[in-house]
Amino acid sequence: MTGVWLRPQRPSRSGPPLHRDRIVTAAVELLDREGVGGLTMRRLAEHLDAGPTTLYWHVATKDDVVDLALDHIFGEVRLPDGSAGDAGSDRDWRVDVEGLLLDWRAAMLRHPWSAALLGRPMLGPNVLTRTEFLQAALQRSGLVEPDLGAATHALANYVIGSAVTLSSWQRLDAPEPREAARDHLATQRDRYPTLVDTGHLDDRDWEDTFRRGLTYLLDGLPTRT
Amino acid sequence: MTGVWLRPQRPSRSGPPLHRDRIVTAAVELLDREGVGGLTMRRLAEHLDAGPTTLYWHVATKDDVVDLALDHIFGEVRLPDGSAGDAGSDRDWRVDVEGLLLDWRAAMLRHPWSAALLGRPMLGPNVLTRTEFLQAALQRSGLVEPDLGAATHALANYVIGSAVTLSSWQRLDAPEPREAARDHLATQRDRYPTLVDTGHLDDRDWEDTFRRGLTYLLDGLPTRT
DNA sequence: CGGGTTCTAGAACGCTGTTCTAGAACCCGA
DNA sequence: TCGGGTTCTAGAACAGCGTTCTAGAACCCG
Repeated sequence: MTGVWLRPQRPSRSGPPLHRDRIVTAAVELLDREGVGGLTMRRLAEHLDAGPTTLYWHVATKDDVVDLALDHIFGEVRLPDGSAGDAGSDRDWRVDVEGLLLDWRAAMLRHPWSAALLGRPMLGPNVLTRTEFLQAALQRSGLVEPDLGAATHALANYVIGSAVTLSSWQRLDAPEPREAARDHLATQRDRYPTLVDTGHLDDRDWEDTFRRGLTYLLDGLPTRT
Repeated sequence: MTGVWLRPQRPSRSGPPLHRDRIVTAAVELLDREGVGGLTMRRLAEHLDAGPTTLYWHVATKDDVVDLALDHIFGEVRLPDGSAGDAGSDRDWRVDVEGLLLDWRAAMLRHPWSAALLGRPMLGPNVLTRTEFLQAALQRSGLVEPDLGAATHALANYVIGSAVTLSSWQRLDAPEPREAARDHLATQRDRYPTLVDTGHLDDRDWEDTFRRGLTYLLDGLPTRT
């Protein structure tokens, strides 16, 4: 019930023409091309030259497909090289953390639908591997519980929140509605003086904004270095 | 196109039995009681003793209802008292920020569906008012652009990410699947040593965790105080 | 070659958001 | 008091959705 991850993969014989990997790849393609609304069991099947019902042999429900697709794209997040395992390593933890999180954010923005589908527990292997890496790096910084766990969650949540906010804003795909929103805000300068004066809805360097926030967070961690 | 906020409210004559406010209230009730899947135009109409199609006179699309419902619950977020407007005030900006964000998080957790529906631009008046308050408080701390905007976004995104993560995890409403997930993780101690050892999926004091993260972030801000 | 598992697929169910169309209810000026 | 135009309600219908049921192909192995 908790997701695909706890259920066993269907045992296959040799090379069934339709297996999970193909399904996931096709699902991601569909999502990338047409957005959340474009992912339909029927269209996904069609895209795989199969009948719609066939999918249900390999997958229990549409949510499974979504879970798999989500975890799939997190596989794109590069783990800064060097084995994450050796906790005694003297690699710069901060460089590792920043690299991981910047890449995490980039992956989500490359697949903007991911932000909209995030409201489900992420327990896939790719996500867990990245989280493990993150927490291991933070441990190297000297953090201990309960700050270690809190820092892990804080950083992960910061990335997730940033991606959700930004890609929902960008999903207004045409610049036109963005401008409309901006104009509308500018109208109400008496109500939102600070927001209007600092151009809260204006385009800005989002990557720089993200980096700054990340810096604040890392600077504030009670590390031992 | 960008949402309800830019379109004018339907001009009404005196007291039409079905107006936006009633619709929004009913929608929130429905969402609270039955979750995201429980909100249906038909059920919403039924709940209002109206025909399903009647709704479409007051609202252009279901997304409108969602946008309105979302902004509605953010109206529950208390603005720490004292007018936010006077930038010269010597109120403790940090107390204000912490109060606002804790309440923001609480409102989202009170309505867990909000996290799942967040993947849309939030431009409603309640959200904007809270954001304005947040940024005004940060301005009092001495922050200036570009750090001011970056801090605003960082804090808002942190809250959003935290709420999304936590309520998606809690949405596995029975403890049973949570335990299953934990057990499954414990199995793979070789793969995720740090996560397993720190009990990454175990229950923890989430409010405390959130507060810590908030502290790190605030501590790291390049304020002038 | 035969039998059981693995895999595919068509038809159908109940549900969804939304539109079309028609008509009721109401306000206001004559 | 009436008439007409606006405001509001609603039934029927459309295309599409996720999913299940059922039947039958395709394949592996003894």
